[in-house]
Amino acid sequence: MSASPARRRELLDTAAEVFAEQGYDATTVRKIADQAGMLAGSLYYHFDSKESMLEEILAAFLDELWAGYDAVLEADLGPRETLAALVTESFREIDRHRAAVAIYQKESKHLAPQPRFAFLADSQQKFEKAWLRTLERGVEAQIFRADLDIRLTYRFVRDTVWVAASWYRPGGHHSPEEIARQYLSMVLDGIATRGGPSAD
Amino acid sequence: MSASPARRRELLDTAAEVFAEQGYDATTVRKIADQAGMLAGSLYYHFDSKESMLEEILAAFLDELWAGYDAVLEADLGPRETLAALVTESFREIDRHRAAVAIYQKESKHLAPQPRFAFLADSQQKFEKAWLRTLERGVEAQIFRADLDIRLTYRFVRDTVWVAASWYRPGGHHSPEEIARQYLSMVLDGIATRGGPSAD
Amino acid sequence: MSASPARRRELLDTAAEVFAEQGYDATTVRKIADQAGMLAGSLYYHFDSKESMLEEILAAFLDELWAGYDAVLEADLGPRETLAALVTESFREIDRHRAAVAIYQKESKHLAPQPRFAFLADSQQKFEKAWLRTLERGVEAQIFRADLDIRLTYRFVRDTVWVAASWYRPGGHHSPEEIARQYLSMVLDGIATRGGPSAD
Amino acid sequence: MSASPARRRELLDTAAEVFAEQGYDATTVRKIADQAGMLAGSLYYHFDSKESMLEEILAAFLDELWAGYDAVLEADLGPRETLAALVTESFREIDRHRAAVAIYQKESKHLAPQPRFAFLADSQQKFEKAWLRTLERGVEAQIFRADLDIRLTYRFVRDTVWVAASWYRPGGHHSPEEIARQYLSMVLDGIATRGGPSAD
DNA sequence: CATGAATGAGTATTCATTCAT
DNA sequence: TATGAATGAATACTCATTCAT
Repeated sequence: MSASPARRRELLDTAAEVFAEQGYDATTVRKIADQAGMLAGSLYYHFDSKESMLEEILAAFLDELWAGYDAVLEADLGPRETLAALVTESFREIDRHRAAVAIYQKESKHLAPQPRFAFLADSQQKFEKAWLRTLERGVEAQIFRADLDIRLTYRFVRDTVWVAASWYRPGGHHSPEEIARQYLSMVLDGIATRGGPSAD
Repeated sequence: MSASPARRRELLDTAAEVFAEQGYDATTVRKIADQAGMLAGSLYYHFDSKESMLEEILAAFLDELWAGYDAVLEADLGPRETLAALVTESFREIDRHRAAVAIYQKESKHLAPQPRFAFLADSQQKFEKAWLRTLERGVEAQIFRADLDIRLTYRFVRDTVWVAASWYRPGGHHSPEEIARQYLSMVLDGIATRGGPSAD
Repeated sequence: MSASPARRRELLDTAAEVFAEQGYDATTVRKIADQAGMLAGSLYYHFDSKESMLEEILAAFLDELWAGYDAVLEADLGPRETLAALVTESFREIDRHRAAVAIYQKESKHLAPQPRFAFLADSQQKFEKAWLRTLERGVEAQIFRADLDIRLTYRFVRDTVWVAASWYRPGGHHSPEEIARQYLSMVLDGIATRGGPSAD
Repeated sequence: MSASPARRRELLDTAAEVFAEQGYDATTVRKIADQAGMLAGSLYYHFDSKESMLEEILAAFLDELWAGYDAVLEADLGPRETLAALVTESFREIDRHRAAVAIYQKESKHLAPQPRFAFLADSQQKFEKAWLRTLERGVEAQIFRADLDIRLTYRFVRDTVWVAASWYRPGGHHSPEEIARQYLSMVLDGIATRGGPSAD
């Protein structure tokens, strides 16, 4: 157990790619090993189990994500700028760790209840709190509309952002910042033309 | 192999619930049978295979969905009304077949390439075409903003709607029509207050 | 249990046909039922088990076979005539009960040890005794060659006859008597021309 | 999937023995594994499936058989010598690969239609052609009797030889060459004494 | 007599994991 | 560090059989 951290990361990246593409359950240890050019059993020199690979992938991703988020939240920006910064940060993370994000999206719901993955539930709570607070501050400041259900709005914004991981391909037409800009534009101002008839 | 349609539906509903909660791959035939109060092998009196249950669940869902969609599309409404009707129809479907929708969301991507599930890919294409056309019509009529990437907008609206299946619970505070109304309001007009500073 | 003997025979004939074509193990009760135009469970009104069908088929066949054989053996014919009559009788049986013969050929070896199928082993012993005695009488009377291993000869004649069940189709070019005649000609006089060089 | 050829052969020999004794269908993978002193699942390290074991056993047998046959057929012997050599070669093969031959006898008929086992049908055709041609040459040369149905004679000789695999036990009283000699003597010259009354 | 629905024991196969080399 | 070979538990599926209707 242990070995060079460099090799570990390499193997984890490989594993993440396969997990993302095929789903965790559907991914066999052999597929990962094949991709890494070794035999299935050999992975167990580097890792305790398939599950521990998953854990390490998700934990590393969330660590990095929160480094970014915390920086934003501690910057004491206004609600609108906070929202913009959080969304942009999210798209940057999708750009850098698409595989991990995709895994997170697909698997976190059924992993969270397990003690081993408690950190997922923790993160989710922190995440929700930060978003709700930002939205509430925005409503108070009359920057966000007051007539919207705030929890519904939270889910709307959250899903809107993260689901992008399922189709986003790094190196495509749009940079993450560009996509973030467009998303924000839609989320903030809607897709209808201004001055058109308001919804219902 | 065929058996009474009533019992079949009962069992399919049970199966859909389990598939939705645990994921198709992670669902064992025994779990479904347990839930249905019978032994695993007994399911095979009613169905050919686990996969055929999945197929039947998804096909029935899409049939019903398209009945609703086609009615909307053939009604020749304006772009804004079409969009509203499609979204409302979608939330109604989520309300009626939450399990099937959740399964569709999670599994359709990796199922679609299989010949057996070709109807998923067909549906996806039809779906995309209907949405893109509606958005294009809206832009032409200056009802939707012209400065947005139309494919990005399509994904935005699509994801925004369907991801709701992952958290929606029928019989909760909001009726599907109420949720649809709020979603539409956000999508069309944004979450920012009118007259506020536009996004960057 | 019981029912009309006519229906029983019908069902047994159907079963025999399927057993012969697919092998006993590979034959499912459902295939027999399908062929008979009923459901698998319904067969159990007529028979105790799949195995009891097999038993009844084989027992009926052997009963009839031995009726013929016993008549021949009690007729006190000369060895050559006895051999001819036994072979002819065998081909007639193949003609009448091809399916049963084919089953017997394929399955009797591994069935014989089971107590339920002891009658197969009995029959085989009686069969061997009758043939060996006929061959011995023929050697004594200088009708059959004395330089041949008698057990080998027995197997040779026995196999030569019964294996025909694997390819014989009733209603073909040759009547069973005609095939018997040709087989006897080969067995008795060989396929080489008389006066040719003898086999080394 | 591949693994050491030595272990493979060992396991295939074990499997062939069990297949021959119990029949392919009636043989469970567990029986083979038991015989080999391992667990059922472990066999799948060496082989893809139970069927692939069967295929490998039969293919190896036919390869070796045809090596021998081709040598005989290319030697341009007279018809009688060709027949003698083919029969002798066959008994040698039965001696060396009794299990494979027994499997071939019992299973080839229902395997041959499957694409995977097309090589069985190919072999059977080649086999038939070689034998028919040898018999025809013999009739032309007046070495074999002209009054026999040649296809019937082919079946007679073919069955006569191969059925021996069902009772032959290597290391018994007779060497394969000795058995071949006796069989040939019966097939060529018959079991009746010369000068006796010919079979009507 | 036959059906419809189920049982329960078994079957081939998969796969994460282990461990001596 | 990695391999080759195995374990053992689980998985989808099959099938003879039962039985209330």
